[in-house]
Amino acid sequence: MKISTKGRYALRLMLDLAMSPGDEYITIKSIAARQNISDKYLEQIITVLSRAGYVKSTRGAQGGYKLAHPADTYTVGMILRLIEGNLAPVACMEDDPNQCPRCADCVTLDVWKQVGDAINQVVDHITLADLLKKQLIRQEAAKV
Amino acid sequence: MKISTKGRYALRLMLDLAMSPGDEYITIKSIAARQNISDKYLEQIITVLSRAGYVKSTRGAQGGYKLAHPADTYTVGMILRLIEGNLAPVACMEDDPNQCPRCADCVTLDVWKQVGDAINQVVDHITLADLLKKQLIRQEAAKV
DNA sequence: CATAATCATAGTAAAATAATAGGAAATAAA
DNA sequence: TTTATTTCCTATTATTTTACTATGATTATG
Repeated sequence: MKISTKGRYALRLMLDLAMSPGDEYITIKSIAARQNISDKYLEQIITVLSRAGYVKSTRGAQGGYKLAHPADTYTVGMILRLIEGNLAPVACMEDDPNQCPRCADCVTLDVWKQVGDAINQVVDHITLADLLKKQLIRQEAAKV
Repeated sequence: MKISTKGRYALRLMLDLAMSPGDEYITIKSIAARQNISDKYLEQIITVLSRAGYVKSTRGAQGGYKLAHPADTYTVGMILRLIEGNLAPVACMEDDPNQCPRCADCVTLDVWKQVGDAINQVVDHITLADLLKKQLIRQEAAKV
């Protein structure tokens, strides 16, 4: 019942991009250094974000990545679902809801549905902008 | 981000015991047959439940297991945490909260805390008795 | 004493996780 | 135009976790 490193890294990666003040492109390398994550691993993750149109990229020198849209248009749920797949706590809730023959009379499934709803409720109501704001406040506090 | 089969089986196992009308001991074999789960695998799971005092057992012929306490004293959360371990969605929330040097200024940790709280809120407010009741109602409905 | 059951421990195949590795293609600066 | 930088693309690999399976000892009943 754990979020994988990919999901966690993806969120930190997106927040790192959001933290960048200007409009310039940020390199994977610099993100990796700040976040202390393997750059090659981050590359895999950002490829998915890029293909989904969550980030823009340019290659070559001075190249890198930046957010494709304003930070308040990304929810944590969007990012996690893209990287982790469905956040449902059991497989029989995904895709075809009838894949398990017990589904109809499975009261434990109700539990998993409630858990899934609770998770989504949280992650779909936190945006990157929320995290950014909180991060900036915390940094200010740390300076004093 | 999935509950493992162990957690899911444990819940079905406990519900199966709760469903048993009398006070007699139920064999692993019969639970396994009803739930369509490997009996040797169930044995591993019930051992944990037994050591934790969640179920009582007797060996030998006519032996088996039964709930140690009334169904309304077990929450889904108790059972899942026993079998799955901590339901926190990231490891850095468990045990020593200071194991990650970023914890202090990690805003993504706040996300995981909220997710964890939401999960616990759900599973700690559903008891075995709730599931039992729902199951019985559903079975009645199916008969008609 | 035979049978039926839990108890205890070990082994194992498959999948998922968490990376690494190597190089091609594109872009900017020298 | 060359060189350095950086994304893009694909493959490989080590480790861990998951989900069982196997074997046999121990205990209780009839």
